[in-house]
Amino acid sequence: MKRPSYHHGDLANALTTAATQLAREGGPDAIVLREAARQVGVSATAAYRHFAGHGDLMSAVQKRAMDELAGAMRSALAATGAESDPRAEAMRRLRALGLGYLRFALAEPGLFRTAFCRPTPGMPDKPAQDMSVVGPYQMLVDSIDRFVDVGLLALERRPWAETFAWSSVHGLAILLLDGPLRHCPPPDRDQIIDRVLDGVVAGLTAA
Amino acid sequence: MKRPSYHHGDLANALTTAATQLAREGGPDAIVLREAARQVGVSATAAYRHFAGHGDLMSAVQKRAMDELAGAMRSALAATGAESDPRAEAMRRLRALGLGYLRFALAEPGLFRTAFCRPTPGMPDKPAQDMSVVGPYQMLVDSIDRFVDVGLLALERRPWAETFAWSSVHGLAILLLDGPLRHCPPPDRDQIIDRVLDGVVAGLTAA
DNA sequence: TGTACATCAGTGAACGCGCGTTCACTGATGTAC
DNA sequence: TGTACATCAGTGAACGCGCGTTCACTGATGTAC
Repeated sequence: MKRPSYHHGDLANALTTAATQLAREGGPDAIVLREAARQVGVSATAAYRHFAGHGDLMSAVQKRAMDELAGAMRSALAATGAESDPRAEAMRRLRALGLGYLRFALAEPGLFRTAFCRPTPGMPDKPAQDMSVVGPYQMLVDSIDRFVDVGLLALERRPWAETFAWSSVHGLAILLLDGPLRHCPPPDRDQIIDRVLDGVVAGLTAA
Repeated sequence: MKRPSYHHGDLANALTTAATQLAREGGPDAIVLREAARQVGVSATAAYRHFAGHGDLMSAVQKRAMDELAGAMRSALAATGAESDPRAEAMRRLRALGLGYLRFALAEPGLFRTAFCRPTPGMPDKPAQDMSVVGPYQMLVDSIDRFVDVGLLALERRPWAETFAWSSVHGLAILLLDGPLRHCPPPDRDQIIDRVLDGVVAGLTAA
């Protein structure tokens, strides 16, 4: 744990990584500046050279969490082969995105909660627009656009369609994680996920 | 603030009411046993005669919050007149329930969050089955049953249909309250709510 | 109707907790000449 | 190639906070006889 030099060299990153690990294990409330510093082997005060304070560290972790979620969605997209029929392909993509989203929520509840926790004082209240990667939202929007392109969704039903899809999937994630579906056995869970994705697709493509 | 007698007479209730007010104003984290006692004009220790501890008080507040939510949904149901066409009536009821749910979430964010906050240590982890009133979930289930009765929903698509509806509406509530739709201007918000309810109905009734 | 006594429902002081943050500081690094 | 000096990146001690909870207690109430 000894640093070769008095200076760390990459402390901001190391602290963010440690804090992300805390969030992974215990959610946003587990992001404790002192603990992150402790794990990196540095005094708590040192963190203040790189972060404005606790909220700043949290928002760095939040960004990481969001990136991981986006990665999970991308993986899910790549996990199944493309359909030749463009309509089937549009549906496949939307479902894959939703499945990736839900799988991430279930596999990494701490990070998922952190990605969507509301800003505490000291955190920027504005959505981070400078995300290095294409975020979950943009991926969803693109996939809904495709529904329009292939004629599965009429243009007059396009507005807020992504919000409907997002609400359904996000809501299910919350119900499964924190809500009354918390103790749902995995087989039921899989059925539910399927049913909700069915509902979303049906709700979008309905005449 | 003087009590007529040394004994309060209804302290459990008074504490729950005070704590509910705290939750109303600041969400579940604002439920502070000491503060509730302070407001009732009683020592913090006195609370331990009526509650096992902080978690027990919280779960009493949670029950109240859930009851208020159920009441809001019932009101929304009564706020519009019944349709003569049974199918239209089934849809009207489901939409009213969803609207009531969302309006409550927006009007009472603190209570809404409390109703669905996950159990902290000291709170019963099991869903409270002994609710005095018919809960939001049962109201939703009944309204979906009606969809089947009037032929809007095929029996083979019945399983988990309420979970789909619930996910969509609950997810929207979360996104509007804590999520990226947090700063959505009210006109947009109303459109979104309409769009999501449309999506739910369409998703349920799709062939 | 009194009275002894058990039980109930309060009190106030105290503890331990661990956090975020500030302070005055010092050792390490980089740069101008 | 040295050297003076500014700046950068750490340190350790300390503070204040307010919570939930426990303790030993006392005043109020109800009940058996």
